[in-house]
Amino acid sequence: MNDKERRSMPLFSIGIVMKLTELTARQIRYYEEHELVFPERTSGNQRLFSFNDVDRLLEIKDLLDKGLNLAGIKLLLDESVEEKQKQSEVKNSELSDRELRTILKNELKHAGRLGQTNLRQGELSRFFVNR
Amino acid sequence: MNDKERRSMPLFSIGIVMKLTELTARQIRYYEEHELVFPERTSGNQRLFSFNDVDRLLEIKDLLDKGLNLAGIKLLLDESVEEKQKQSEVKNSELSDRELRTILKNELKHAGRLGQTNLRQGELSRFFVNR
DNA sequence: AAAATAATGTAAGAAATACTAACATGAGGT
DNA sequence: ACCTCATGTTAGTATTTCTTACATTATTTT
Repeated sequence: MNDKERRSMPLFSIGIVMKLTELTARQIRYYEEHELVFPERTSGNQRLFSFNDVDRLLEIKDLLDKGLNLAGIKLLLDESVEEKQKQSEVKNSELSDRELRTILKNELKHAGRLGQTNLRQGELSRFFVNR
Repeated sequence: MNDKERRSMPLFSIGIVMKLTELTARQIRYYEEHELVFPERTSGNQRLFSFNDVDRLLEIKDLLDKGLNLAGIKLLLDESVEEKQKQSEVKNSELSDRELRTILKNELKHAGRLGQTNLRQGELSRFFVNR
């Protein structure tokens, strides 16, 4: 079992994720509905979240606090995943990029204050997963 | 939040612990009943296990495989906790020590083969918790 | 200003998971 | 043969989670 597998291992029920992220069940499910997180399911259809999922939720929370909307956050997170994957490979999927800028230009009119919570983005797996 | 707190943070439902340890719910509850692990509880009385708890369960499983009984395992684990705590401080609680030897002398007549499982003692938090 | 949209709250009913307590069983030791 | 230990199994209840639907509030859009 390597790092990547550890980070994506389904471990946490929604109740625990609520405490870890200080999000409500409604919020967490809504973000899944909009394809921002992809928790696994038990055989009985109960959600199981990984460290990665929890970190993503913390990122979402942070960006929401900064005034982004879910569409923008989705693009941002998808982009950063793509970047990590094809680490400066060829083209940065131009259409996505234009979309991104178009949307974020609008979103970032807001952006300012930030709420302080217990855990912040990336913190959970930084705490728990060896690198 | 430091290492110690991370390791003892209540995170896992019994269902996940079952998968992580390949123990049955009955076994896990039985070990708790006999004071070998001490999971926390939710407000609704559901068990919540920490990394430490899971590691302890993996140790218990290992020692059971080697033929020890629960009484012996309890003494062993309690001893090793004490040792870690008062790291070569003064006396090794002589009575406990005599008891330990008496009991283990008997137990260790067996001890041999070992079953291979996914995770082994200490492995879970070694995997997940920074040191 | 009225209407639409986004994000979240809330409630209902069903399904899954977990709890305790009790009795059953099989392997070893005495 | 009888005990004890560790575990299986079952029953009934409680807790948690699920989906769906409707409500609410703030912010755009028309």
